[in-house]
Amino acid sequence: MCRGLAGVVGRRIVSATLPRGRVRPLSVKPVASVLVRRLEGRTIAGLHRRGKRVVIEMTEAVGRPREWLVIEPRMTGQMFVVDPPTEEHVRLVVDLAGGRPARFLFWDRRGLGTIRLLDDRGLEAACGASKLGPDGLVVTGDDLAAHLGRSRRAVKAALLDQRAVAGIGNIYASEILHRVAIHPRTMCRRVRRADWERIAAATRRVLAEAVALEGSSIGDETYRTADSRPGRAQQRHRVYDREGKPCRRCRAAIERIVLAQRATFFCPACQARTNQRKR
DNA sequence: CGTTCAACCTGGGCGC
DNA sequence: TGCGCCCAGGTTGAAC
Repeated sequence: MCRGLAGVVGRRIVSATLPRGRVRPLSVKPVASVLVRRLEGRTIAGLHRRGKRVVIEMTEAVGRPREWLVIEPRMTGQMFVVDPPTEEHVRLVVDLAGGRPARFLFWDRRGLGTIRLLDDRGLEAACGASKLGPDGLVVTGDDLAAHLGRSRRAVKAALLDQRAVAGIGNIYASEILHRVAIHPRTMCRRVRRADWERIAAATRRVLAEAVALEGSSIGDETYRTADSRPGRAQQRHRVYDREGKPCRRCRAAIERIVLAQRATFFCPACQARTNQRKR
């Protein structure tokens, strides 16, 4: 998402619009009228990412400190610099002065995403270390072992805990554990020290590959790049959404279970539970 | 401390 | 074709 928005850096915001009635009050801070007023006339100083959130840095302005436009896409939120799939699910439009792209927008079919304009303190409170752990692209075995090593939680559920490691979603949690042949229900405290290292390495690799392939697009109105192209990472999924299909490593049928209320996919042969008992 | 459930939403798919 | 259910890439808070 952030890569697709690269062209917005250094640009001045001519106007911002939150189409009436299209955003849940609870999902926007401050209230729409104030948010819009604070964005207009500002210049975009930088583009960042904190875990799964897009963070757009605003320069200081008269009477305003540096601020951060934080967009949390959740399930169906997407950023576009071209026309979105539908008009009715557009939640935020930001028009930019001269140049391309002429605008960017936040589109969200289900409307679960959030839009916030925060000062430095607000950013720290919302995206600081108390809320988000080390980023998945750079997480280490030490990070994971320190945060999860004594936990009784199932390792797959734990990888989705953004305070432990930021940026792993439900697709990639299953993919990561398949890479390291660990059963998703394995209790964290049963994971060996060396295996945390392998999980961290797989996390970095799986996420980096997914970014390189521009994300996972499963179905029609699912994730698209900012210029509306589907990603290609789904072609490389080894287990996610492959229930009953042969494991690409051993040909056993991929299984689907529900773990901590989320669909979880794994290979019952490669990821047998007996593989990771401590002794 | 951890799990489960509900809630926030829309829409596609499927069984009947 | 229409209805009722289940499902979906996420997060949060209450109840237990």
